[in-house]
Amino acid sequence: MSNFTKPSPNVTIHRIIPSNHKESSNPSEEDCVSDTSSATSYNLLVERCLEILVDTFNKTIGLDDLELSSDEDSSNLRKKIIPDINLTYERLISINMRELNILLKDLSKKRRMEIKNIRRTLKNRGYVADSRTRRLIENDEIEKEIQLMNKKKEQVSEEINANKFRLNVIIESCEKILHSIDKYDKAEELKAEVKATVMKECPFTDKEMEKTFLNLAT
Amino acid sequence: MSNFTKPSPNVTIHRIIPSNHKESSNPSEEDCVSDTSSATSYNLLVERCLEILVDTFNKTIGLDDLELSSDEDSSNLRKKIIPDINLTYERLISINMRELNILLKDLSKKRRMEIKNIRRTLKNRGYVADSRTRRLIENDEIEKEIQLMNKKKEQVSEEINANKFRLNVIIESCEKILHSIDKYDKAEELKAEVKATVMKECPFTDKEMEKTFLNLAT
DNA sequence: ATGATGAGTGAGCAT
DNA sequence: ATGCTCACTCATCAT
Repeated sequence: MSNFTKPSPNVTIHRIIPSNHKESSNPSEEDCVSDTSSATSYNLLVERCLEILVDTFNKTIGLDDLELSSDEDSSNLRKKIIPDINLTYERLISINMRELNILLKDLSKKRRMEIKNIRRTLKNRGYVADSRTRRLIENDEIEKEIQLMNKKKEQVSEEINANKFRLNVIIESCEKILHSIDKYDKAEELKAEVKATVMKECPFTDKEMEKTFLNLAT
Repeated sequence: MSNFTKPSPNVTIHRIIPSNHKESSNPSEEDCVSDTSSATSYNLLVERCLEILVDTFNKTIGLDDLELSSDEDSSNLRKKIIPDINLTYERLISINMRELNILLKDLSKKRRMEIKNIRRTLKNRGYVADSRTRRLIENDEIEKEIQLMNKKKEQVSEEINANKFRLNVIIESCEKILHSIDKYDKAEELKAEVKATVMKECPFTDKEMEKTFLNLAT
């Protein structure tokens, strides 16, 4: 989606080394740099160099990297133009294949592949950028969610404390009632009845509160 | 830390193209591949190729990539050996600089830089792998934290409900007491007193519960 | 020198 | 072809 949303100021240039090069050549730099005086070694050098060059340039991925390299300023890399088809990079990735193929039809097969590879690479660049952005956003959201849950947790804690306070107030009210009842006949019988009711229906888990209440009713 | 903990099955090989190549050379592949028959063009080609090669190989970063490339199987990439100093990759990154410098002292400056660059790259490989792992672990932990918080939230909700239930039980007990009191003299006066106490100290927020209680004491 | 991180790259998978 | 993700590389910053 957001290709080119973040043109980097530091664009690096990479190039594939075809895998069949892996063990084929191991000319330490000295071979190529320092020993260019004698004719024979020169020829050997040339042979070797050509071997490498031909091999390298034979690959269709040839010059994409150079074309993909950053401009001097690179902040408007998206404005770079591919001369063969007169399209900016920005346009190259937004155009659809149907139209692109029309533009490409007169170019060599090699060049067609090159341009398509440029397109692919540019698209990849965007995908990765999107992927990274997405990850950042997701992390932010999770962080916010955690903060929100913490807030809610505090609210709930406060609610619990408020409820406990109310319970205590009510228990104290009951205490008053019970003490008041002491003045009357049959108070013991009544208190016992109340205690039985409470014990049966109210499974206390808060030990202190339980003790308080039972003390009231004894 | 965990360098080489995850040797990838797919190791790619990259090479820097020195930046001064950007506009210096633009030999389309055809130049090098197809036109090797005539002597003059051959010489031109050689000249051109050498220009590029010398430039490329002059850079100290020369062949690191080839040496860093994957083995055939690549699962034991860490076992790869750098012949000049007879160290495996695994050892190369674990050895300290002091010892390494001793091993390197007889090599050419260029080669020393190459090996140090290999070391740097291998270390970087590890850093990035660690970074990725760290991110994954962190995400897992956050996810677990969220689950834990959700669980706690449910527990708290249950606690709240239990408290509300208890409140109701106690209120019902009060109701019983109050109704019992009706049998005695001065009952109205007592009830009014209890009601005043409760209203003063217990700021109800649960409207339904408040109504229930006030109905009791009226 | 070392460690961490951002951005670009190709490989490879899935659609 | 397209989108995504992984592992790698390098540049760059900070220590």
